Amino acid sequence: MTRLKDLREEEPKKPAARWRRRKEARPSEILEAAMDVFAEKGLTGARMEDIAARAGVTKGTIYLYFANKAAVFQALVTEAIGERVKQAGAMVDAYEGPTPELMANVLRFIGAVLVTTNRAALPKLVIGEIAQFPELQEFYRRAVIDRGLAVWEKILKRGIARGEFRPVPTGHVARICIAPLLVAALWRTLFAQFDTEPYDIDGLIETHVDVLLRGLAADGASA
Amino acid sequence: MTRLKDLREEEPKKPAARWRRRKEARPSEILEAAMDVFAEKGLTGARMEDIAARAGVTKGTIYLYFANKAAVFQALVTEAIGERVKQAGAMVDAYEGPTPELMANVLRFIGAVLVTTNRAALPKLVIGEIAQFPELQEFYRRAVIDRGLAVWEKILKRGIARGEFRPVPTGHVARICIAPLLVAALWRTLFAQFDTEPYDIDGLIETHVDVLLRGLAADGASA
Amino acid sequence: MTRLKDLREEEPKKPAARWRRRKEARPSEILEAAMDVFAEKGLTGARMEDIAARAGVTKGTIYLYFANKAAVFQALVTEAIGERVKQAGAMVDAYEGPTPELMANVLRFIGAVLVTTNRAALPKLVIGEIAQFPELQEFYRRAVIDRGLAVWEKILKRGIARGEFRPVPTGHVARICIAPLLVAALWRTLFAQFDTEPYDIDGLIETHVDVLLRGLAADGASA
Amino acid sequence: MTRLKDLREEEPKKPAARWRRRKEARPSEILEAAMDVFAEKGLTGARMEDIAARAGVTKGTIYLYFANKAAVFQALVTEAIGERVKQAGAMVDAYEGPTPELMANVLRFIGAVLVTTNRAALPKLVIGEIAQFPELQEFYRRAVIDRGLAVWEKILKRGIARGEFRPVPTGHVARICIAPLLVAALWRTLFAQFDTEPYDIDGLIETHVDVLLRGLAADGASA
DNA sequence: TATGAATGAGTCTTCATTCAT
DNA sequence: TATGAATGAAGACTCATTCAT
Repeated sequence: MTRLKDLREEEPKKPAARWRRRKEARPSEILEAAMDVFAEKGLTGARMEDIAARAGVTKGTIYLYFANKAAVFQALVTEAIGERVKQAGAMVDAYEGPTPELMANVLRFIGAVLVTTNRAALPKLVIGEIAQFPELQEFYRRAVIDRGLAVWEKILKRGIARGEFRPVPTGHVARICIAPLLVAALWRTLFAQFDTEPYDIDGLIETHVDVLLRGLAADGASA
Repeated sequence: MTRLKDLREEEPKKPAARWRRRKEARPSEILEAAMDVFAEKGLTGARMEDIAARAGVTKGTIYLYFANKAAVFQALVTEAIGERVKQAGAMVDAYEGPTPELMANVLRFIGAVLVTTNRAALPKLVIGEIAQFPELQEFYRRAVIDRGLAVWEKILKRGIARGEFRPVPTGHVARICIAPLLVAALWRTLFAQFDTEPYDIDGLIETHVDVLLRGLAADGASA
Repeated sequence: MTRLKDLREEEPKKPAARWRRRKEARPSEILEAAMDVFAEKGLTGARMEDIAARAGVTKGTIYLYFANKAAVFQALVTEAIGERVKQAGAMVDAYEGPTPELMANVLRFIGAVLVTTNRAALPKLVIGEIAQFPELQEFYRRAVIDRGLAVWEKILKRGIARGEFRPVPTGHVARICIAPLLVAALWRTLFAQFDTEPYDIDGLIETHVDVLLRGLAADGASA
Repeated sequence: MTRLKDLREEEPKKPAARWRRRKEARPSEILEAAMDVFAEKGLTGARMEDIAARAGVTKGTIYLYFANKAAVFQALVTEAIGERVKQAGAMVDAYEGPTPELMANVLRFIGAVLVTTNRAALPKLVIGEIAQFPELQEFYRRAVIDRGLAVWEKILKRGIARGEFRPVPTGHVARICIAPLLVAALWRTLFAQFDTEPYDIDGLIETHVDVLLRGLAADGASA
């Protein structure tokens, strides 16, 4: 509580009343800012004040919308990934062409996201600091990892069923499909700054598509 | 700003007297303890006191051997990985059999390390927190990543030169070779606790060997 | 430093219009709510938002009627006690029966207030937190304590003058008269929750009346 | 963790190495300081930094000995009161003279403590802020209040048994015995500053002894 | 009048690092 | 060499108060 003696101190501040009512927009503005700051500094390294400043508000405002830093992170992950994975599953169900083509398309799409958006930083964040947030850890495992792998298994089983792929353990191969994407995301996040010319992520994806499809191809099939 | 060369400046000057075994052993005891604690709590989450306690010494003692927490981490990485990569390069040079076999052996060896040692936690550590230590970041890039990739490229070029592999962009493929190993390490570190039965890393490696070698095989070669 | 006279400067100027009942009622509604919340959480622990919520308004509204939290507290004390003490003095002046009876009646009346109203929490509040509000502290001393003691001294002097009480130092005895009431109020506020059956405050009062009147009785008088 | 960039900042501070090893003495030094600061500002108003400064250490040091502010308070109360009450009980058991004399002695002894030590501030502290520390509340009720009342009841029953006091409800009278002492402590803590000449606590005690013993005296007994 | 989004000063608490012993 | 008491900078979070609407 303000001590009485302070009541008259009325400093001559009030520089500019840049005061806005933004109840609707605030949460996503904050999450956007948080994504940037987390990407730069990591979960622990990011100060709430940094996030607030980047969002154009002050510390206290964040607490109007999120209970604490972990809650900001969880909302971020939920919004940024959980939703996408669900969509991806639907897309695969709707696809009608040959499976190798489908697989190549999905890989190229994810590759493009990694190259062009700041979402590429999420793997680093999740890998690095999720262990400190047990609830988030389980949530992430279920909502993102398991569901994402399920989509890949679905693709693989489709290819095997249609005689395009030889029989393989789909659980393992699903991870092998994703692995180079993870490497690409981490590369961009952690080591790209030391490359004189930017690492060619598209080239990595294309090579992955090439080697993987040839590795999976059924004997009679043409990669 | 502290340069890397300063980080271990306090390293024991190895005073002639060897009659006390502990002095010699201290640094690696501390690193061993640090590996455990870092694996559990992450770089930021690990308290110097935790490391000291696990090593059976007190906080102050660590500072006799390492300038600060970052120096402990750097020494750990240097010892745990840097050295291995150098050895691996030499092993590849000395190998005389067919390249697919060499590649399978290397993958299986790394896989075994991931399954059996606490070194599996290092990728998580490095990925999560290296960004906060710029010097360490560059060191790691040069000493571990670049050198590790070089070894893989050497293997790939050997296979191409011997007609066992078709021509592929070795830089990209090197990353593809490693990627599933990274996934395995992260899985064990981050998500294994939610599996009712442990994830079959050996199976992943074997599948990777199978798909990769078939994907790389020269047209006339047998995978 | 804010003077006391400023504390309610924002008090509604009672604009002629009376067609809106709420405006008139607001301040006392807020004080009623504040009494409850203060009783539960103490001055510092009570959040303006809690008070507002209990009063069915929002934070900002409170500041229309009271300059700050201290002003709310002061208004509360003024209304809840100051006024009563004045009335009590008048009652004593008007009384015509024997003094022991008067004294017993007053003690029983205060006892009943302590048992039945939430005013019993005021001593705890005042004792615990008044020190942080120097102006309030002096106000309370003058308006409540001194005037309350004066009433008791008046009673005692009346009894001595009428030969009902033996001569005693009335200043000290006035405090002795009140003391068990204070104990009762504090008991109910702080420790009652640990009693399996509620503490018998009426019994305390009756015992106090008994012991006190016998202790004060003039030699020839009948207690 | 200190960022690497900070490592060389080595400001030219280090004004004076007034560094002492005081493991033994620290806790009681801190409690002594805490008593003073709590007495002045209350539990909530007291900043850990204030306490540390008064004890001649820094904030962090307090946390070497106490888990948090509540723990400091609890230790203070335990040490300051709990122990005394136990001793008082033993003293009463050992007493052999007439009960009125015993009672007068105990009242005078407590009165002297209230007049001469800063322990007089404890009632204010406990009353004001104990409600925020439920564990402490129950502890205090059991260890101080109940045990203290038990001592007084023991005295009263002794007097009744010996025919010195008339039969009275000892539970109520025990509270009546203590009540003026509480008033004295609170007076000294809260309102004494407004008296031009200090309130005569000894006079209050003597008057209390006089009125109380006369009020309790058995018919044939001489007060 | 009333609202409630926004502010930001204030405080507890943690922990890497220092240094007298 | 080793200890561990002490330091103090740093950051999460709270909440009284303000003020555009």
